[in-house]
Amino acid sequence: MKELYRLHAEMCKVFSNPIRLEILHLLRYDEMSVTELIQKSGLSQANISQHLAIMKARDVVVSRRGGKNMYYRLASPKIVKAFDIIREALVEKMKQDRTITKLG
Amino acid sequence: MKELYRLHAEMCKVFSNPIRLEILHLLRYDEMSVTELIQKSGLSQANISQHLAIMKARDVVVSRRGGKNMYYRLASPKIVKAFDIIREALVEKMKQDRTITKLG
DNA sequence: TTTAAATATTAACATATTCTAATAATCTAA
DNA sequence: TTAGATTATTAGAATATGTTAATATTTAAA
Repeated sequence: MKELYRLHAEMCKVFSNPIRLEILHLLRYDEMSVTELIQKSGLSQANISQHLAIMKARDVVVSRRGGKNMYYRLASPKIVKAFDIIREALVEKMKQDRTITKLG
Repeated sequence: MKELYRLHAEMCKVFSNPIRLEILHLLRYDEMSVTELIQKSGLSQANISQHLAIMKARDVVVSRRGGKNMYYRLASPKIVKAFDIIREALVEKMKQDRTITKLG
């Protein structure tokens, strides 16, 4: 079904931005407030907030209020798994690239 | 390192298009010629060729010539793994959505 | 050494993404 | 109930992406 590919692609789009990947990595082990995310990433408030909204709309993260702050966390452990596997493929590819460079 | 997130995102961009996902799925078990890919997907030659070029540039697929045809295949088994895990996360999410719909 | 099949490339347009700056909304505590 | 802190939203410009149509390239076989 082509519809499934569309949804799959939509999901992958979430992971196709470096800022969103950085946020996901920061949320890897535990939830974090928006303020903390801003501090740890050094990015603008609006920017972080927009990316969180995108990820929330795609159900990649969920949020809860805690006092003045909003806390975000990953919606599923599968997210971490996917993150890691693609990172592995990337590292594998970089190793190959280096080997080719040495040979060439 | 922010650079790694950029590369990681670049890699994910490859998976963020339904046509490319369809192609990757067709190549899942074995290599395939461009002609076959065109036939099985029903998409235009130029379109398929462009998407293959994108995936080749990112080292997600590799190609070889065989007679008149170019045969494409996945560069690494990790690709299939990543594909599957994200698909699983998607299915998981859809199940949740249905449960929520039933409840609400 | 032409011809036809197979594939790649290019240009041009439409659409989608992303960022910044400004403003709005929401909550807590005084 | 108002002030300040926290987060969300919007608009607009810049950039990236995807599609179609046309053309170019490459190869095998006649």
